Amino acid sequence: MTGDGRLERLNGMLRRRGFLLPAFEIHGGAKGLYDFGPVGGRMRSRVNQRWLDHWLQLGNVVELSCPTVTPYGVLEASGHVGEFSDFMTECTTCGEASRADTLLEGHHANPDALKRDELQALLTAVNPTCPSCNDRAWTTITAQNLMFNTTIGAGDSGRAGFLRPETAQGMFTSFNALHRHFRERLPFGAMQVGKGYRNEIAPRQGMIRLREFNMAELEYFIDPEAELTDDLTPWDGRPMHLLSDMEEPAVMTLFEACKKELIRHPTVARFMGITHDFLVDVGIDPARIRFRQHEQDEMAHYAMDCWDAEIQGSYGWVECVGIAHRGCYDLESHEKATGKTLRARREFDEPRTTVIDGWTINGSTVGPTFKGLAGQVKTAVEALPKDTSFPCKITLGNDEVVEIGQEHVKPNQQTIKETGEWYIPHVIEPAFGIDRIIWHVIDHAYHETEKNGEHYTLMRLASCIAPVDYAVFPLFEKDGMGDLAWNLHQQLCGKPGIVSMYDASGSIGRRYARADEIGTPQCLTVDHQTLEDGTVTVRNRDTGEQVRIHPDTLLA
RNA sequence: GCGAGCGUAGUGUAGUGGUUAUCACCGGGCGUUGCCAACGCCUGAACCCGGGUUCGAGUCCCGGCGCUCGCACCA
Repeated sequence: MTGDGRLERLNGMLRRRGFLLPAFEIHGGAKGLYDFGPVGGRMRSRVNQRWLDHWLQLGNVVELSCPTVTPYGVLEASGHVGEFSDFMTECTTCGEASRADTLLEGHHANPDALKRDELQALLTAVNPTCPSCNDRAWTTITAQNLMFNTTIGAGDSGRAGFLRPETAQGMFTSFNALHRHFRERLPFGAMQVGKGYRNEIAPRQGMIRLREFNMAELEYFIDPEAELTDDLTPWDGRPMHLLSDMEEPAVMTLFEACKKELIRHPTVARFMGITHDFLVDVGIDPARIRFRQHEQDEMAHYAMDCWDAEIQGSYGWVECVGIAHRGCYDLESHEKATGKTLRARREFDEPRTTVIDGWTINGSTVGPTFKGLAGQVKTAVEALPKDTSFPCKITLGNDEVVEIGQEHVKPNQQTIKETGEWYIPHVIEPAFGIDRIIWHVIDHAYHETEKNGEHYTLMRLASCIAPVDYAVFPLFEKDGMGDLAWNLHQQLCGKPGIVSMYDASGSIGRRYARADEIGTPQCLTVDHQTLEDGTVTVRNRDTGEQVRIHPDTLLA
């Protein structure tokens, strides 16, 4: 943290110049909600686009856009309803609210995992003392959900739902469409930039903890048994700062980290490299990036391994990207909840033949004899060795013992040929907090210097994400310079992807200063010479150097 | 959610119950100026919201909202 007021001055500038502003401020504001203003809005969309372009380079990923309004069942299946709720109870004597599971620690191995009814029953049975006033008078527990509740549809026909806490689930539920799109060939990925919502109990620290935030996620589906071909050589020359859960902080290449099994999957390592490239590309200082591995107990409910990219800024080290190996958790969960198949097929090198030579049931006798148990009898009989002699007693799956006679069984001999198998793909997920990244881009780009003995601030933003590409100034708005400058400005704005800003107010120095403050890489000034030969001066933000060019070279 | 502190123009601020709320930067207009926050004149803009105490509240009290910090929480 900087104690010299830099953060305050930076925040003031961001508000003044229209990067970031508290949302709905004239109504008193709303915690954890921010506007990207007239300058920040453009920057946000450029970072989003840059992110998409960056991952599209993989060549086997597509972009999706799924709804933010999500039915209850989807997030119940994904585990969010369970994991994202805290059950609260209030002491009727002193009014102190407590988490029910916290009160019951020591009375159950893992109270956090209990369902609402179970937790209520345990609370009633134990009736713990209030940590605040030592009384024992608790209200009925209520679910305090970190997801925003909503109702899809009106009145009694309305269906419970939530605003999504991550973009991922829509991509999992679309798996079959993706699988078809990619001609049923893995690996492939789906990605999405969009809003996510978490009803944080206490949003803090500006852009770091938001209730509505911009996220960008890629779900990359892989065959867990396929040979791994991830190439880590592009990062051989760039050792990364790694904090693993095993060892002391280390600086080593991704290749080395994989070899030492600090990083447990090479695709995770490759995505760490790609993530690093992205962060540097949009202007994060590489010296202030590190990767930290999650401890086993802090891992999300779905993850097998997880590395956060952390960026150092005014709030210390902040996790801005999570790269998680989610295993088959998500697809399997949605399969279980829906009964639908979310699988890919893996062909065997050689067809596999299985020879079955044993017993099966004679349906016409087992059915009438065992009635409802017939299914379990079938399973048990088919597990019997071929040399079994009947009658014999067998134990069913429910521990019941039944006697099977010769009349209940018949020989089962068949050869089954399988050319492949269906499996649940595994998922590697890089998940980016775009707001946090934008915050750190700004934080790292913001420079306070002195110019002619006065304070001077400028943003050294990467030109690929700068909110304004060119600022166009007439030296004076007279002798036709104003018209020429305005024309140039309009022509520049006509170029796809280019934003120009026209500014004719104040002295030329003041206009340069304004452009520098929002990180405009180049300023074009129309002056008297422009009237003669059409050239303009181009002034570089970081060096202040000026060269004369003909604007056609920019408009080509 | 608990506790403490805070909330005045776009930004940063002054203001300890009493005229028309201070100052600077800032924004806009005009003039001047031949390229780095120049100058002159003019001008714009605020007491977070609601209630109370008081003859009178930016100032004191209560509640709400927001901000900061600590605790708690946190993929």
